[in-house]
Amino acid sequence: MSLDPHVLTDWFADRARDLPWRAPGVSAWGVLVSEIMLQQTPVARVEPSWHEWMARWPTPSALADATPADVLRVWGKLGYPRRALRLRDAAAVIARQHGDVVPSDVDTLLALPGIGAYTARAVAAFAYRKRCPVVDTNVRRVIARAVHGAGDAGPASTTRDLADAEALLPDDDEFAARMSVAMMELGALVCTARSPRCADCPVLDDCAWQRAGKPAYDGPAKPVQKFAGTDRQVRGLLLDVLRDTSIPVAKARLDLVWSKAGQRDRCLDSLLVDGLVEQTSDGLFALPGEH
DNA sequence: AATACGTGGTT
DNA sequence: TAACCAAGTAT
Repeated sequence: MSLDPHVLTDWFADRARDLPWRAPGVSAWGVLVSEIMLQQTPVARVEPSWHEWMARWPTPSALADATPADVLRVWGKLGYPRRALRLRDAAAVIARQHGDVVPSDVDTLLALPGIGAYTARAVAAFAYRKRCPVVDTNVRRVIARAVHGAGDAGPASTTRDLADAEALLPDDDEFAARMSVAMMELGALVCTARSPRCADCPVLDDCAWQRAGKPAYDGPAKPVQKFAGTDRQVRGLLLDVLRDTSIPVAKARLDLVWSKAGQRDRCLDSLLVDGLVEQTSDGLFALPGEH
């Protein structure tokens, strides 16, 4: 038998972090904002931004009315700024087509920009207390170890991963929703990637990985994420200049951030294509929507 | 199915 | 210090 929902949810009740988007009374919009911000960005960096964001844009329609420039400035250095634009686009759809209410239906959520398999189900489960499998990197790792006895999760496969998680959920909606957060929290706090704290694990006795003698991960090597010298770094440097000024800047100013002209120009072009940068009528550059 | 997409903390 | 890691999504 593996992963008793009661054991997990009891552990969660006892040990879970006190995160602001989990507080009682937080709106589905608040949950959605947190989920988007948490995509590839650590909790510690999200917390302050989430508070600022919710104070400024407490509803989808409020965000939809903001300029992309303001949205990108408040997003700041959370990373992957296209998320901020997509969240604003999603907010516009929610405001206009869903009566300013974040949808609770997974397929409706999936149709919104920036919302994929994980986020749609996270909103359904955490905001609307539904029984639906929520699979993020933490859950994948917990299941790989506790259920499959592997050292770590292999490459993601949405269909298989969802089925694995679904099989573990209890029937009751609220109970299943609590089990879903509990698995995520276990992966975040105990069953961590580098040095799992197995001594503190509530399901140690049910863990297939433990039983198998904690074999090392033997799947395909995970691709290494380079950053230094990549277009991602250059785009970040470019955007950093524009976030910092309310006045459009000349290209000569942007040219200062990176010495390789070809790469610099390619990155600026891609930012324009992505709608993260706008060129004014007089040929200057700025964040979109305020000139 | 691979790859691009930011940023910063930890080991 | 370089590599790894962090509540993924879109193409």
